[in-house]
Order: sequence, then C-alpha cells, then structure tokens
Amino acid sequence: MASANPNKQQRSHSRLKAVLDAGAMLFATRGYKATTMRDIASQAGMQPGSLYYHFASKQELLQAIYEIAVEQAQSRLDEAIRSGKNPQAKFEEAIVCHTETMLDQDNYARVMTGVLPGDAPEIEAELTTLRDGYEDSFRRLIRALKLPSKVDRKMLRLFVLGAINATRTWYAPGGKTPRQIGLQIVEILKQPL
Amino acid sequence: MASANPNKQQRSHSRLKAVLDAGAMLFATRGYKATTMRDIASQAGMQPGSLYYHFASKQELLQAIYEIAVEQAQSRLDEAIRSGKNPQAKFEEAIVCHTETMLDQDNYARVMTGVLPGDAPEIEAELTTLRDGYEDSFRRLIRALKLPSKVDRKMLRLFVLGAINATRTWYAPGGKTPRQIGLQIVEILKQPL
DNA sequence: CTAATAACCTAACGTTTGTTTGTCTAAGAT
DNA sequence: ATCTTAGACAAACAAACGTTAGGTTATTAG
Repeated sequence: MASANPNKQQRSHSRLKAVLDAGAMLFATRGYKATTMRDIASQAGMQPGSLYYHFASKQELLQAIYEIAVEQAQSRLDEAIRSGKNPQAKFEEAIVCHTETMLDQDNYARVMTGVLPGDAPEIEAELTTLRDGYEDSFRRLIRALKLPSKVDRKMLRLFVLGAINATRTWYAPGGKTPRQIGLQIVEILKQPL
Repeated sequence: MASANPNKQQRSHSRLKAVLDAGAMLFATRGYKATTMRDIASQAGMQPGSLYYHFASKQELLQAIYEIAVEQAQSRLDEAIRSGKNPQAKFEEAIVCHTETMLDQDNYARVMTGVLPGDAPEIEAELTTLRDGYEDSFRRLIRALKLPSKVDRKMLRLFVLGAINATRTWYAPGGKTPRQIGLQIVEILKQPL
C-alpha cells in the first residue's frame, strides 16, 4: 500500500528547521523587509532557490514562522497563567512571562513585534488574527481584575503590552535579566506615581 | 558683490518641503526599508532622480527628516514642561504632550519610532544621538520626581516611552483622541494596580 | 539683453531583489 | 537490484531598487 505515514517528515536530514530558525532570527532582529531570502538561505547553510522547496514565497515563510511564534508564546503564557493563584497574581505572572518570551533569543516570538503591519499585505489579516488570539489571553486576565473605575481596561492592556514589546529595542544581555525587567513593570504598575 | 543672502532658499518655488513632507509621511507609516525613493518622488509630485538635487542619498534624506522630527518634538515638549507647576505636573504634561506628538499625522515625530535600528547603519549613531537628546528631557523630569524606592527610574522612563511609542501601532482616528490616550496613561500610572 | 544657475526632467546605469527552471543525489520502497 | 522521489544545487530570470548623467526651463543678477 501507499505510505503508512500520515505525518510530514519523510526524510531524516531535512533542513526545514534550519530554515525556520534562520528566518525567525533574521525577521525578528532586522525586520521583514530588511531580511532577504539570500540572507535566510545563507544563515541556514543552503542556496536561495532551495528555500522554495519548503515555501512557495517569502510571505508564506513568514506566515509559517509567525504561526510557530504565536504557538510558542501561547503555551508559555498558558502555563504562567495557571501558576497564578488569583486574578491579580495571574496578571502579574503573565506580564513577567510575556517579557521573558519577548527577550528570549531562542524564541520565535520576537517576530511578532519585529514585523511591521503593512510589510506583508497579502497575509496581514492572518497575522493579525493569530496575534489577536494571543492577546485575548490578556483581555481575559484584565477583565477578571479589580480596578479603579478611572482605569480603562482596554488602555491598560495596550499600554502594558506596548511597554513590554518595546523592551526589545533597548534590551541588552548582560544587564538586567528579562525576569527582573518583567518584575519591574509589575512594580511600577503597583506603586502609585 | 556676491550673494548678500546667507540663507538657504534662493528660488521661490522649490519643492524641498514637499520632499521632506512626503518622506516623513512615508517613513513614518511604512518604515525606512519599505519606502522607496520612487514612492517619495511620486508623493511629492516629481521624478525619482530629482530627489538627488536636494539630497545625496536616501540615508541623508532620512537624516534631514529625522533632525526636523526631533526638533519639532523637542520644542513642543519644552513648552509642555514649562506649563507644569511642579515636577509631578511637568512629568504628566510631558506624557500627554509626547503622546499627542506621536499620534499627530502632520508631525514628523513618528519617524523616530517608525525607523528600525539597523535600517540605516551608516547614520545610526547620529540618529541615536538625536533621539537621546530628546529622551534626556524625560531623564531630567523623572530624576526630579519623588518615587517609591522600589521603582527604578530608568525602567520607568523606558516603560512609559515604550508604551506611548507603541500607541502608533493601534491608534485610529475617530476613537479616543491623542489627548485622551495620554491622559489615560497618566491615570494608570497614578492608580495602584 | 545676456550669462549664470537653481530646480527640475528624461533616461538610463548597475545592483539587488524574489522567484523559476532544470539537474543532480542519496535514501526509502518494492 | 531497481525505481521513485525528497531535498537539495547551480544558474538564471524579470522586476524593482538606489543612483547617476545629461539635457531643459525659468528665474535672477549684472
């Protein structure tokens, strides 16, 4: 009969993962437009044309990486939320977790903030949908929070995520750890100015 | 004698401003790499080659725009700071002002957050210096603030600026006004979570 | 009026880009 | 042992890119 293997990988020494890793690292640090297919191929140790065996276009490669990125971030976030005893603690754990995820060099998640809207117009809707799913976790966390009436929940979410996502522009290994940075933003939110 | 005019513009109908406006608008919304010289020329109503009468390269055009951007933002910020009665009020005024500046479509300032580091490697140092000058105002404001001992001043600055700069990714005219958004971030900082 | 030149235009240059094409090779199935 | 094909390679393609060169026009100084 035909192949009894319903899964994908049929060959052992495929360099699909190398391509994804290279693309994720380059998209995350340089952005989408500034990263060329030749850059990715070179980083993955292969020829530019070979990338098109795995993906039909640059945009499809981005989409595949983006999906993994959201998936990785989501599972880490779910675990962090579980560890919080109450809504307040859950929110704080989520903040620290998201910060660590965004500053982790070996994680794909930085691609989410490294790609500008409008960079890949034809798949922008899909990327936005993926990202919205992730941010929904924060929506739920904040909804369950007891807050002063003056605080707009939507604004709180956008400000916190914005502040965390911006850390990637100034973060440098060797200084404060991602965890310390995450804890500091929690501290600033808790202390009245 | 030679020209008794020490200033720049010698011809009345130069379209330098149109070039700067077009470049600022496109760099701000699409980013540096995604904006082509042909895009800018088209937006300014002229030919691509004509841009090189005013600027020797794309990077020089960016630098000129960036300088104006920081200048505009700086003067607006100085005025806002002056209007604050005490350190706390000055800081709050600065937050609202910076938010309004970043969301103003007719201002060059959005270029500061629209250009990724590494987009223009040869002038990156100059751009960073310009931007650091602007952020120094916030450094001084926060230094004069009375804060809980647990709050790291550097982190407070980076988080607040990060949150405000991120507003440009989700802001849409028709909803909350830039001023309302700025006031909300002040409110969130003042209310203990 | 004439000469100079500021401010453009037209047309192209060489390079880089995403992508396509055809060929080769080694591994798994029969 | 043979056949098939996953997975790569080398080489090129057309389009788009930043940029350059030379020509044109209209203003202005003398």
